Amino acid sequence: MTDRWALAPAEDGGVEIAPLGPDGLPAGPVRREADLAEAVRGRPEVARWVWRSTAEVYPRLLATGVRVERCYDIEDAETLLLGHEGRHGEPRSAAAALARLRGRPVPPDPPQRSAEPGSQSPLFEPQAVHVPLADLVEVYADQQRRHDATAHPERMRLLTAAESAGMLVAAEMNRAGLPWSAEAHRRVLHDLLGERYAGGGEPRRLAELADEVSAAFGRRVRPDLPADVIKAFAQAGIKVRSTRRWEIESLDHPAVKPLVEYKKLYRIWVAHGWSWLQDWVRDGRFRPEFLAGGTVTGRWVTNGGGGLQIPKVIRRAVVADPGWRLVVADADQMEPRVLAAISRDPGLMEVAGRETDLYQSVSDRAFSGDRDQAKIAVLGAVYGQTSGDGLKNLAALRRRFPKAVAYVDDAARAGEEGRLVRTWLGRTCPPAAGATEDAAEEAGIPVPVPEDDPAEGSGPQEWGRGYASTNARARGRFARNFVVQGSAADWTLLLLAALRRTCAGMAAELVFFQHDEVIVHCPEEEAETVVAAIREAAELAGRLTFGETPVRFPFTTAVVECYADAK
DNA sequence: AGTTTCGGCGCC
DNA sequence: AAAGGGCGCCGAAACT
Repeated sequence: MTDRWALAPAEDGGVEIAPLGPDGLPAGPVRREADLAEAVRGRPEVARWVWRSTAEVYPRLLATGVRVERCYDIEDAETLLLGHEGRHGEPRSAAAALARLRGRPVPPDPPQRSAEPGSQSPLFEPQAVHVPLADLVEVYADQQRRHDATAHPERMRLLTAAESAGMLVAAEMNRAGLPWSAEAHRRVLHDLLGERYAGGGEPRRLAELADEVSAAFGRRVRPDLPADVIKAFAQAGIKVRSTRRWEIESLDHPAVKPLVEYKKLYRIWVAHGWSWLQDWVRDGRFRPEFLAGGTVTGRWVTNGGGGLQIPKVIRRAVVADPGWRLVVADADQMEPRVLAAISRDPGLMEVAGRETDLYQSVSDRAFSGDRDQAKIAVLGAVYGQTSGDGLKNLAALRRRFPKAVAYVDDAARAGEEGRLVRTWLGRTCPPAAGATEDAAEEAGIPVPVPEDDPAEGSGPQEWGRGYASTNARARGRFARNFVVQGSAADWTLLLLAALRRTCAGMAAELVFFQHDEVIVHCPEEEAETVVAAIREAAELAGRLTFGETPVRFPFTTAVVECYADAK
């Protein structure tokens, strides 16, 4: 942290740079240099580069083989700080932040550009407003002061630093791409779907299933049209509201089996079929455009190609280069472990202090060894289930782990009432639009909650007052989940940052990240080092994020040549 | 004709 | 009878 420099690409292709002092303001004159990459390459002693946007700068550095250890993304920090300040809707660009600082009219943010298949310049933002370096550092210095004004300044600094690190990881993963065997992919498609027919219509297997569905109904039915299917069932004397699988599956009708099979395969065909392969795989790599912090909870998203929704069967196509391996690592029961860490519930921390199956331990304590019940109860608590077995079991969970359940209940209540809710590090959940109006309306127009159920009598009132609108309760569920899912995202950022540092000295590359799962592509001889690095990174991230707690964050790891073999 | 929303389902 | 949070993507349907 001792040696920070600010950097701003100039509009003519050059770059402005300046060393920064402890206050975040320039410690020397702003210099102009002709070449962005050379300016960075020539200063390996710089510990952190401060810039407007990682997505603007870092792909250009990577393109010339230059990596940096750390950065600080001003616009990302602006987003997080505005959120913490309860100002979610305000423009987050550096230009807007500067305008606020100077008391000038605040420009709206430029529109987001969406990805195109095969794009070679991911996340390039040509429409961004240029801010000269001298102005940019003013915004930065102001942000440093705003960190101090947050509820937990140290955590907030960790959050902005961690998310900036995540943006470096994302840019590097975008460049590396996920190793993808088009041949293996085509093999899977052919096995599942059969031959393709000329003209781009349905492949053989789908056509056959469509015929079976039609035969079962006694007339031509297109199984990909919900309205047609609903009508066909109605004519057969069966009323269905939708054609969702869970609703169709239990029906007693000969069309059900081929219909369900059709929907499964149709999904593969349209979302990950031959045209997807054509659009998204180039030179043996699939490049989903990873976007760190793309959601309000801090989870990442990908832009293009459905990178975080690769169906299990299609993972057969993710194949390491010859002589290389994929280290596939999956965090075990991440969300309940995170809940233990943020709630500091003694019982849950003790359970989460073991590396063994957490749901089994919970069930031994509270559910007479019934693991499935325990899992449903825990997930119900985290997701805000309002009925069914999950709610019934919530009572048992609350008796054994009162602080943990109270933590998410409190978050839910805060969400209902339109108050701010934060992750452990300080990412803040935006109050939903209309929250204030709803709160006022609820005060005047009571809406009874559904009938009593067993969970209500056994602990504190889950929904606070006995009145809440549907909207308010939805906000409650959102907020309840936010504190867990978001704090988990906090932790994974620290994990990725630590793992990235280890990989920096090796040939190994991070190539995929999906919420609680990471894939490293590395030479076979590095694989065991990577496995150890993941375990160490997980524990380090746990300590850095949540402080000293007994909670452990074990991973299931597999060293494989093919992703599909990891589970 | 082009854009937005819906229904459904993939992943966590 | 409905029923748990977060996403993205596709084609069809609904709209301007």
